[in-house]
Amino acid sequence: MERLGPQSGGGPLYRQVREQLLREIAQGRYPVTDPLPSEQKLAARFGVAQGTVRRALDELARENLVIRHQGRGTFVHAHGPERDRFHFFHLVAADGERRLPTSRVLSLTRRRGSQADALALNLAPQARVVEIKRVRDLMARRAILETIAVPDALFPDLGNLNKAQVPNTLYELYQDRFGVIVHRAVEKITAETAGPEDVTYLGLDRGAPLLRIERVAQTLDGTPVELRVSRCDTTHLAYFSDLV
Amino acid sequence: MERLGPQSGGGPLYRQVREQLLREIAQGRYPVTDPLPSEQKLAARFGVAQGTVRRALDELARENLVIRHQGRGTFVHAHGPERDRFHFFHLVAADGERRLPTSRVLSLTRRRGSQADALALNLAPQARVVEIKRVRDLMARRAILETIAVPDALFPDLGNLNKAQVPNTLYELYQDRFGVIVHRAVEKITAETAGPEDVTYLGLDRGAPLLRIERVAQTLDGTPVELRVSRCDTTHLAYFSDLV
DNA sequence: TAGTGGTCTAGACCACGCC
DNA sequence: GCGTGGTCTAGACCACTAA
Repeated sequence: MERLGPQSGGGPLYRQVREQLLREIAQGRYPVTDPLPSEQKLAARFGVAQGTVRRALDELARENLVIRHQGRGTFVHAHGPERDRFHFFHLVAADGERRLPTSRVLSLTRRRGSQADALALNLAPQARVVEIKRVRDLMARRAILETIAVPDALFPDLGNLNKAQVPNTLYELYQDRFGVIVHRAVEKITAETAGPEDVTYLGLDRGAPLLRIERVAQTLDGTPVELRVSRCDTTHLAYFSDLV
Repeated sequence: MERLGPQSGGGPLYRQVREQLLREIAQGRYPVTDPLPSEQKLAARFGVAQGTVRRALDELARENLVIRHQGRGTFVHAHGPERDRFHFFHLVAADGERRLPTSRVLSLTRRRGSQADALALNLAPQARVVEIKRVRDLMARRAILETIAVPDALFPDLGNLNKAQVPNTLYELYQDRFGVIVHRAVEKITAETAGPEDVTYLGLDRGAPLLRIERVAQTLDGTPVELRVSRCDTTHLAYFSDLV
């Protein structure tokens, strides 16, 4: 049995267990392919009752950090088309149906980060980033012009990829190829008018209104790992938000 | 002791208890001012263990339907400035700070519902609605032009109110005066260009881009009770969305 | 001081996945 | 058949609120 460290704080036991497991998950101690130790094992290790471990794991499951399968075990929650589609993609067709967009990469380059990049990604000035530009279609209509910047340091070799090698669901790539798991994203949405690029790639009229979505994605320890600016033609789309 | 009815479905006990309590809350059986029966009492009434009731109540608390206070009891979760501000108001200043807007009511009228009203509010064609128009300021700047439609049938006398009697936080009014508790809201956000009204009331240039937020608010049994269209100048604002 | 919810334990039995 | 998580019980003790 292992004591819960003083860094666990003096709160309830189930919270200390939760924090400890969180640290271990953030360290990448549990690959997404195989299960965490069972409740029994963890309970023995921490010297608490199984119900206390259960409560900690249930909280982590509610926060989408782990996923539990009866009969199989508890796993670190991985990205896949399903999760990306329903959790991180909030644009819906006018009829309310959710569909996954397709993507065409326009460019993939390595460059020095702009001031905005450095601010959002918490980088040193002039630090290198990899930039991906792409157009996304929804229901066979050009709908989104996207500019993505990620720190070069976190994603070695991403800048060397071929345009055709960039998959549609980027968070799967971050996870499977670089071990970076996006857990949370914060979006700020404003209205703008179409500029030259929007005219070219989205087929909008100059001055047409469009939705600007600025997203910063973070790992579960709060490190920002991606700045994504999406410019959307909302003639046939809407951004969807559910306030419960 | 009271049996859980067959309408409770055959699922886990804690879910049946949850559903039963949900029905009773939706019926308005528990005024927001005084507590639900204690866990002990509910356990005795349903013939289950206290832990089972606790689990049901914890779920309801997580869904913001009830709020629990150690030493006092469990209450139906009511609206107030705090909740409205942080839960249902998603516009933030450019600096990221959340501030509550002020409001000036332009008009309060009773009229026949439009087709859009009838669709969103699930009303018969031509059914009466009360319409409130107002301008909202954020940081002493005109920022939002809002048109609100609610079914006249659900809010008797609302149409007779004086403009000055309409409070800033409407959901508090709905709750305290009409017993309608807004539990959930669904928003669809698009970009548009400023029309004559926006020019007049928001001081925008004709053709300037603005954010259109269309919100349908529901009670906890899913009845839509309000259609609200907000047109926002996002020069100094952004709509904020947190994807966890 | 009595009553409420909050934490924690210990153990039973069930449902599911895999070998 | 075994090990996993899911449900349910029973009871102890603590922290907080109100009278």
